[in-house]
Amino acid sequence: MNVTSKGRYALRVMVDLAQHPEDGFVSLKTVAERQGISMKYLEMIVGHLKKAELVESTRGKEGGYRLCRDAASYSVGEILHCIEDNLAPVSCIRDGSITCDHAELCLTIPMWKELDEITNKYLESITLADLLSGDKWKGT
Amino acid sequence: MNVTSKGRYALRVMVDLAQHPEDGFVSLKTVAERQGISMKYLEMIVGHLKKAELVESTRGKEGGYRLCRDAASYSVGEILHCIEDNLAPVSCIRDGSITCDHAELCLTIPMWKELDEITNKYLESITLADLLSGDKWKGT
DNA sequence: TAATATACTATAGATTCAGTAGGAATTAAA
DNA sequence: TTTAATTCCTACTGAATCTATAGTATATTA
Repeated sequence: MNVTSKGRYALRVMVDLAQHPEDGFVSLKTVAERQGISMKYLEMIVGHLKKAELVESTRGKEGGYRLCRDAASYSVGEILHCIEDNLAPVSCIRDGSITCDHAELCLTIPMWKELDEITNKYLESITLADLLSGDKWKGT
Repeated sequence: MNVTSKGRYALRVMVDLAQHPEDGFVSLKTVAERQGISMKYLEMIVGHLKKAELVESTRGKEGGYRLCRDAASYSVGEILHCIEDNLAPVSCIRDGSITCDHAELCLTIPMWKELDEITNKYLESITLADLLSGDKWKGT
C-alpha cells in the first residue's frame, strides 16, 4: 500500500468535518485554511468523498460540506478506498484479488495476500471517532 | 508501503537462490531465465543485495551468486529494506521515525505509525524458508 | 444582482518507476 | 594464452504517477 497525499488529505478533511459537527455545512475554504491544504486540490478530493456518499454538500453562498453519518460509523479503510487507486502492498493484488499471470507459480503471492488482509483489517478497525479521541494511542 | 517491482524481484531472486542450494554460484542469466525477469535489471537489484551482504558472488566464467546464510535466517523485511527506499505506508514516516512538521497536531499520525509497526512486524516474522515451504498458507 | 460556493475538465511540472545501454574488470576453461 | 562468460559500474530514457493549478460553468443566498 502506498497512501498518497490524496488519501492523507481525504482523511484530514473527514477529521476536520468531524471536529466541527455543530457548524452545519462547512466551506472548503474554511477546511483548507484550517488544515493548510490547497483549496483547489481539496475540491478534487472532496468530489470523490461526495460521489461515494461519505459527505453531503450544498452549493452557493453559505454552502459547504458535512458528514452524512456519525463519526464512529466511518472506518479509515472506507475513506481511503474511495480515494486511493489501490491499497494493496503490491500491484499484483487489487481489491483483494490477484491480478498476476503466474500467481500459481509465485511463492511470494500468499505472503503478499496475507499482508494485504492484515492491513485492510487494521484500517477497517479504526474509525474517524478513534482518530478524534486518540485514546487508542494514549501513552505511546 | 508500496513494494515496487524492485522489491518483488529481489524477493524472487532470493527465493530462486534458496531453491537451488546445491548449485553453488548461480549466474544471473540462469536466475533471469528461470524467473522471466530482465537480466540487466536484476544486475542492479542484486548489487544492493550484495552490498547488504545478503548474497555473495564470484566474477568471471562459472561465477554467479549464492546465499550467505541458511534460508530460515533471512526475513522478508530484511530483504525488502535493503532494496526499497521507504516501506512505511505514508511518506510522513521513514524507518520508524516521523518526518512530518506538524506531527504533534496531526490526529492521523499515531494511526499511520501503528500500521507501519504492524506491517514491519509481519514482514520480519516471515522467512525465506517460509516462502519456500508455503506451509504458512496451506489451505487458504 | 452580487457574492460566495460547489462542480467539472483540462493541463503541467516534478518525481519516481522500470528498464536499457555500454563497457570495464575478473575469472575459469579451452 | 586466448576466449568466453560473468560480475560490476555508471549513465540514460521513456512512461507513468503524483501533486497540484487554472479556468469556467452552475447553483444558492442575501
